[in-house]
Amino acid sequence: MQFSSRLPIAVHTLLVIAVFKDQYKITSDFIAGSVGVNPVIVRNVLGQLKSANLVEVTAGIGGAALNRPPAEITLLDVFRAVEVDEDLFHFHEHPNPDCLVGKSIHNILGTKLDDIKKTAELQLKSITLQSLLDSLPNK
Amino acid sequence: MQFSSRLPIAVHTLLVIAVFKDQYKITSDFIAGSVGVNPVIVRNVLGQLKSANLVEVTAGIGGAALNRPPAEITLLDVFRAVEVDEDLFHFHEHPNPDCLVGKSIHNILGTKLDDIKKTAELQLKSITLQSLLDSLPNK
DNA sequence: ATTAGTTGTAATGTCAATACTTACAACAAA
DNA sequence: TTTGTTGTAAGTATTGACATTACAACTAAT
Repeated sequence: MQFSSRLPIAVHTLLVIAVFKDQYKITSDFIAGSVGVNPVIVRNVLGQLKSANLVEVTAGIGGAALNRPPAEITLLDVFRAVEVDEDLFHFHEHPNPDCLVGKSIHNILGTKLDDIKKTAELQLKSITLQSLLDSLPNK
Repeated sequence: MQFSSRLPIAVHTLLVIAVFKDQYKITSDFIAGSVGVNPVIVRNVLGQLKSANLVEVTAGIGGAALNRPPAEITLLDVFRAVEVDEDLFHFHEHPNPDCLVGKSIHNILGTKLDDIKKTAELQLKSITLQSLLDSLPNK
């Protein structure tokens, strides 16, 4: 099991905007050409990024732009924009409350697994769009 | 998106074996009664735990037992037994190789996301079955 | 105003994974 | 030989990801 490709697609989208904003008009078709997916997928992701105030999209004539400097956009911002916030692991929903293990499992295992999620979020927060831009070759 | 309930179910299963091994014969029906799922689900999970050498299951007459002391079984062992090993995030598969961003995205983002996975695995490794047993009430 | 190009969104289809259930052959011990 | 259990296969339902088609709403330029 793994996360959908929406985070990678969203990051790719933001990078394209940051890199090419002065050379081209950044339409969903333009982005889709770099990402390699259907333009509708890009428009949906752009809509999520827009709801999270990460980008501005101009309806009609078209064109997307970042809403903040790349140094102030973290992967956690992007992650939260495109993925629903839920527990990392799905728990079985009917453990037996009359059993010592059944009545405790959610409590004792859930807290440990929550810690793992929190650590992952901190790591996502430490990665900025700017740091990814800096990693691009000859840029 | 989240992981399936197989890890929680597997941990629950191992805890039931550890706690009740001296009082009851641990059949898939017995475990299923505590976990609250169909016995076939338990048998499938037990089969995966058996393949990973974490438990012994006696066919025919029935009964499951741990193959090592609870202090020597980590959640990473269990995780690897029940989940396939793959990247945390699914990557879009056709980025444009003629685009600066498209040709680099997998490299620069993939390594960062791999680090997150590795950290999560280290955390899973630090949690033993024994530590969960110690967290159970009045045990 | 009209046109051209784009966005926003709905509807639909395909595919894969999860989870549940029924069914039954293989098995081990009494 | 009987009894209870395991190991698996098969079938169904549900969900989510992703792709695609279609089109109304919108904006700027002509």
